[in-house]
Amino acid sequence: MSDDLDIIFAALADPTRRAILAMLLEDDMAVTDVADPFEMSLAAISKHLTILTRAGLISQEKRGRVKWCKLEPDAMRAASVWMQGFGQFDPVNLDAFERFLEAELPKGDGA
Amino acid sequence: MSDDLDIIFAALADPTRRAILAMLLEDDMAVTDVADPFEMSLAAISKHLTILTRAGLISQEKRGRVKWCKLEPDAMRAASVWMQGFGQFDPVNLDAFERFLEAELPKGDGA
DNA sequence: CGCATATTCAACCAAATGGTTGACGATACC
DNA sequence: GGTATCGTCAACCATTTGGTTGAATATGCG
Repeated sequence: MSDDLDIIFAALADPTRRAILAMLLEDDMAVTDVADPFEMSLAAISKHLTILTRAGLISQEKRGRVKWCKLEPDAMRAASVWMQGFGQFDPVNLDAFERFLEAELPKGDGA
Repeated sequence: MSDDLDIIFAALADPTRRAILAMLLEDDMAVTDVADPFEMSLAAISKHLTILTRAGLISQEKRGRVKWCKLEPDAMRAASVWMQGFGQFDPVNLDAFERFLEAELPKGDGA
């Protein structure tokens, strides 16, 4: 569906959201912890997480009063498949990917 | 660079623009011809093409009074590489891709 | 119970987005 | 030169987006 791709690509078009996805690549996280490295309100991060969830890029599960965020890599497949058609890419270029990851990590976070 | 991905993903987040890319996959086209199947003004399509150009997804070359639009698949590589890191996708699923292409073609275009 | 923590909701705001129309510049054609 | 075609520009408009703050809800803790 065209609409799915709309929402997925739109979700990926924001650097904060991509940084969140990169963080979740390492481990599941609570909303508060996701928000921690960013210089913006918790409410703003909460909105970003909603957008990522509606795009299917993450899922959120509430355990107790903590809502855990989990990467859902499947949702990216539709977008990935769509893109693959536009060129003969290196199937996976992990090296370049890692450089992107670094660039994506929230600034000012020393670790 | 984070900024590049911003612009690329934002460009891909619009169904009209994805449809344009799909059209250009078949052949280079003049702006007027790109606009033809869409039910929106030429100016609107011109704006979309500018956005695609600034994202590096297409290039435009003026020959005479006709401006030719050409797909530039390389620009998608950065985005593709970024995405590949988020799962072990089928490297290329051409079958699913073709179904997407059909879904992406402008509606109401009988031909 | 009473307080702290985790998260969202609601109202608001500035800026960006996607569209329109009409005028305009540049090129081609006769 | 005059006219038609190709494409963009400028001004405008409605909607969406990404952020804020303050109040509200829900859970856990002593």
